[in-house]
Amino acid sequence: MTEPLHRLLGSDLAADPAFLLARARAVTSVVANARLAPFQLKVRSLSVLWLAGQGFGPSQRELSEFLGLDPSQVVALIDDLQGRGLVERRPDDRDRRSRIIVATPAGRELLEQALTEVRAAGDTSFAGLTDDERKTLTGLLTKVAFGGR
Amino acid sequence: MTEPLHRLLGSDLAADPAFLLARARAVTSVVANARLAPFQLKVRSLSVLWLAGQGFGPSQRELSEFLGLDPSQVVALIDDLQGRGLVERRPDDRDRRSRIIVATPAGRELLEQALTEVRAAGDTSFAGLTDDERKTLTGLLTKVAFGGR
DNA sequence: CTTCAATCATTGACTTTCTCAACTATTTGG
DNA sequence: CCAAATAGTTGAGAAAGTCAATGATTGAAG
Repeated sequence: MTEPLHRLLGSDLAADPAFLLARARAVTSVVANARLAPFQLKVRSLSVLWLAGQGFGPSQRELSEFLGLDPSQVVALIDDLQGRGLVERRPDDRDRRSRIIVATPAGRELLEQALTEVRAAGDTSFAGLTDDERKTLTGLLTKVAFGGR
Repeated sequence: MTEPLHRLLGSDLAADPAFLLARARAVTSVVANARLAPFQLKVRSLSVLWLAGQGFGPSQRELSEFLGLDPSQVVALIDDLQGRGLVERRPDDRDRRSRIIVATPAGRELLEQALTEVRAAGDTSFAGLTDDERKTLTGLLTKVAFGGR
């Protein structure tokens, strides 16, 4: 027997995209974090490792802007990853204030494994959507996530 | 002059729906919370007031389930709203363990005003989307937010 | 009818995440 | 060269999330 599957779904709130965004984000991150737990990663720390492991060589400021995090949170995330030998802080020749974050070989190795888990998490989280719908969703979310100034 | 508008957009991460969900949710909630600040509300507390003000008479357990919050968080939210005379805890005749949350007249009044702000916030957050796209997004998000078991 | 397990709301403790202000080193523009 | 802005860091405090325990009540089983 299935759940009552909420009568509250009939409320206006249930049709509010901002609310849906919050709830969808909550459920997906729970699923993904569970999968990442064995690696001692969360979606947050993985995001950093991800960008560091793909040759972008982001500065911390870029990470902070792109991930929507306070610079101090980025510091903490990188401290952790660096302490575990997964990323390095490299000097930026063009600006000595700035640090460029690069994954170590160990970091790239872990990234690979973590990514397969994350993909699996995505498959369960977005199981109700067809491939086309996922693409559509991705496109729409991109506009919302990066639309404003 | 516009922003660099991130080279990191080229990363795989930028195409990951879970990441986009997180970022979209972050930006929309910042916008909405800013609009709600004059009412001393946040999207969280408004959600409760919203459901309480529309005749659903949700129990706290229902709120907790539907909003995806721990029951203790719901207690705190309602304590606050009740302390400000915006909602009441009513006994549930069918189950005396449970409390039914109902907005007071003052609560409904405030809700009205807050809702127009929230709609305005939505208009700025989703400005990049057509009406059709918003509907599509809402539909897709509903599946994700309420899909799994 | 009684007992036992489950459920609802609550409390309290604790961790994580968020937000902000201050500070140092460095860069940029005048 | 100087002043203002920027990158990263630190630290503090607020908000949010997690978890276990408790009292009251319910429902199911015997």
